[in-house]
Amino acid sequence: MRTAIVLEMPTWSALALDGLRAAGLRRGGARRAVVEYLGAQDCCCSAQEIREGIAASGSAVGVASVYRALDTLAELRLVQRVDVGDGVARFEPVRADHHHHHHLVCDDCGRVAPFTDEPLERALERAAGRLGYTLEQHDVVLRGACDDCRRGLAPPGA
Amino acid sequence: MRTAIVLEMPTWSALALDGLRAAGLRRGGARRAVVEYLGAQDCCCSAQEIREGIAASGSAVGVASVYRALDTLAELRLVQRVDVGDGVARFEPVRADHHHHHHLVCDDCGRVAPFTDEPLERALERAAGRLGYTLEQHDVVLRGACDDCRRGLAPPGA
DNA sequence: ATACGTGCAAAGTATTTGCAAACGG
DNA sequence: CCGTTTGCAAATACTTTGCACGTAT
Repeated sequence: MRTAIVLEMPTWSALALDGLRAAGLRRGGARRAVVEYLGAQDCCCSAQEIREGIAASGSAVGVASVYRALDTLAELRLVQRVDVGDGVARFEPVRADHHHHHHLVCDDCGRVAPFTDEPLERALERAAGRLGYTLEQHDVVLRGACDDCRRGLAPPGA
Repeated sequence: MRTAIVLEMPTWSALALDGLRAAGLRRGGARRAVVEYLGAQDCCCSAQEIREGIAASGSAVGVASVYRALDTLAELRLVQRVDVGDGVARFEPVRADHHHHHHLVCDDCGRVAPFTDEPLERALERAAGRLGYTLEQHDVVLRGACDDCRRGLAPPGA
């Protein structure tokens, strides 16, 4: 008898809110807004982006609250901080189910793109094992020129 | 007739100073001091650390000059910026000859330790190739507990 | 001699913190 | 209702910039 157990893939937002509850934390305005905004993104975003994104959808939260929410979520291992070298901290959901991804940073226009690579993932795990290191988090940042910049196109953003 | 061509392994400092000259840049006080300090380190250090290190050896340079020197060196690909997630930019020599290393960051005490792993290195190159990406720089930051912290020892620094 | 480099201090950003008010449970 | 959470604004930390002077070439 087969049952459709895996059909429900809870969103990261739902998982994160559960995580907050499990930790005995409240999910009022700011915290919830941050979780919901992050859950809708597919790559990392800065605190400012999060704040603006939330503002764009009607509500408004203080920057401080965004940082505090991110801090809390990071402690619970629900979000991961990603540093791409521009002095701005970025954050992204840690999705257990989803494939982990890493980051390509364009040296030219500064844009950040996600990528996944299974062999790399395995190499990382083996490396950690070899070092006797319990891998809590990891992040690979590769730098180079993105497709757009390589082709001499002006970056759309700036 | 064999000549002892490879016996001289020029220090990174020497290479960096050459690089500066090649770029038509001067190597006066601050720039030279930064290069010499960095060349003597085996892992990444922050601008403040560099400044203090230089101060400790007699000379004194302004923070601004350290940042400017690092900026210049980074543009020449002589140093690489390393971000370990504590909001402080760190920098380290790019040693062509030497084996590239990556970073282990202790989630507990925050210390940064270098490590090398050949298979990981190869996996990175293959991944970049697979992505059609010209790898200019890369940095892997692994997070977890360092040996000291795992053993419940108090971190020596703080 | 002269343009490049440097130091100082002031300015600019990103992030954190203190505190009273708001609100979730 | 009560203690957590939030927003605001002030504080902090890091990094950058302007400008006058010093110095390598």
